[in-house]
Amino acid sequence: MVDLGRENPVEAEEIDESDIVERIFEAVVEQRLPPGTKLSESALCEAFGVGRMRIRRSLLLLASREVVELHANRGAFVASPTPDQAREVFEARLALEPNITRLAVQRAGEDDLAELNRLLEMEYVAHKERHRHDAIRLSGQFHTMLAQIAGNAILIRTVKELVTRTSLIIGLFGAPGLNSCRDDDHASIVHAFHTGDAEKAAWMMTLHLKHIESHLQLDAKPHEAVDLVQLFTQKSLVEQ
Amino acid sequence: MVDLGRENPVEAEEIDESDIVERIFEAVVEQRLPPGTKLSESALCEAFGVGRMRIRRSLLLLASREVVELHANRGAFVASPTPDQAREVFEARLALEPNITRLAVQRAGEDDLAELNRLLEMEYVAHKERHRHDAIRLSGQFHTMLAQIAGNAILIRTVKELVTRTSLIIGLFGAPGLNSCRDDDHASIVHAFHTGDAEKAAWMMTLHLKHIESHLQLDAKPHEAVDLVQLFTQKSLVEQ
DNA sequence: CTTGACAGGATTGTTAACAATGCATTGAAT
DNA sequence: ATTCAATGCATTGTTAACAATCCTGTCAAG
Repeated sequence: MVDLGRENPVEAEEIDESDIVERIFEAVVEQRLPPGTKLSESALCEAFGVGRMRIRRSLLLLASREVVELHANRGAFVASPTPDQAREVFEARLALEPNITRLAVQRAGEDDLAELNRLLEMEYVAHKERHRHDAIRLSGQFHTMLAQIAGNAILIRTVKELVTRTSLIIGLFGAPGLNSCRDDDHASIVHAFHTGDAEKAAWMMTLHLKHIESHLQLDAKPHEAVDLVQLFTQKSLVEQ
Repeated sequence: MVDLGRENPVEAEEIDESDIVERIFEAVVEQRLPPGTKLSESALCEAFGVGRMRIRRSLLLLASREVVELHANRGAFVASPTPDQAREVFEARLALEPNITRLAVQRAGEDDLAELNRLLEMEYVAHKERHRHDAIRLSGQFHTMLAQIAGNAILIRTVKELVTRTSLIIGLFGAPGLNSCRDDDHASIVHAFHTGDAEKAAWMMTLHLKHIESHLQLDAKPHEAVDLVQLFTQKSLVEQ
């Protein structure tokens, strides 16, 4: 089971189901929960130390954001977006995020600019030191932060959902080397922030998103979760 | 209790919780469920003829779309958007719907154009004959249909949420006469569809949304559910 | 007459037992 | 040896009873 825990088991905190949803979102973003992963209720109960009800509610919320799929009588699985769904996600992102970027540039204060710089720096470091999970998470966090700077709860929520689903899409259809956004794109967007050029920032965001999408192989079959049984049976057939 | 029923009580159909969510969405859009209305579990169980579990799941989903508010140990209520939330809804709609309109124009086929005309006609009739609920519902349906023509499930879902919340906002902050969108705006958008002018359609949508927002009184206090006690005590004070 | 506290009832929140479904293993037959 | 069927187990889905909280109506005191 993937380690979802970060809390100190000694301190028995209150665990809201929002926390659970948030944590699973994070794990999916960081690609520590690949598409198709079974999310069994008992395992999650143990992992978060809560009752079954909280878990089921959390899974329902995650399903309503299409980050997990619920199959009747079979349980919850991390979503495996189809190529069509992938296209929809990028279409929605292209429709939203350039405008969010515009808003963010108009509303960014000094502290926001500093925060963007800090995030960019952390991205750079994580990338350089090959902390893959951190790099992916920070890369997604960049997009979320723009919505936060724009200061709109709806947009924040929507971007979080789309960024998370994008992680799943990259995991399934991304070229093996490509993990996340290139830092360069983010840097040029931040540069536009500092010059206060909203239009340029929005356009850079558009290019950035198209850039990511262009590196997907939506025609090819997705990278399925390796089915060990099938793997070995096929191997034996070859060896024969 | 507001009549949510439409099903034949004789025919015992399968009622999915998606249906329940959909029906409550519809009732809110039509302003048959005003902001602040208590949605008690027992009443909903009876209304839909399902167990408590289904109802609670439905309410959770509705809350995740911010159409109902869940207060711990007090139950579920139809949401009462604050002025800030109202601004957020319109900001999101302005960020999304012009782009959706563009996509829809590009992808609309003959049948889509016919369907738009039909909807426009129904809107006109409902408005003329003062079928207030129908008029509001059809007016919202227009916006949803554009997302459907664009053919993107994410956008459809988001627009539905935003349209529903807009109904709540208009109920709270709208000028007493203003019920919904003006047909004229929709007609001019459809006209742009027929000429295939995506840019114009998008811009018409922008104007349309700004037009609606400009007719709100977000500064004033919302039209609260009339508190009878307070009303009469104040009256008596004046009379003294 | 108003204000406060208390008790009763009603509603929501949680838990645990039960039912139902799917999955895996075993065994037998071709 | 492979395929199919049946049985047992594990997991999910549902129900019902229980616990906790809040609202209301009553009563007494100021």
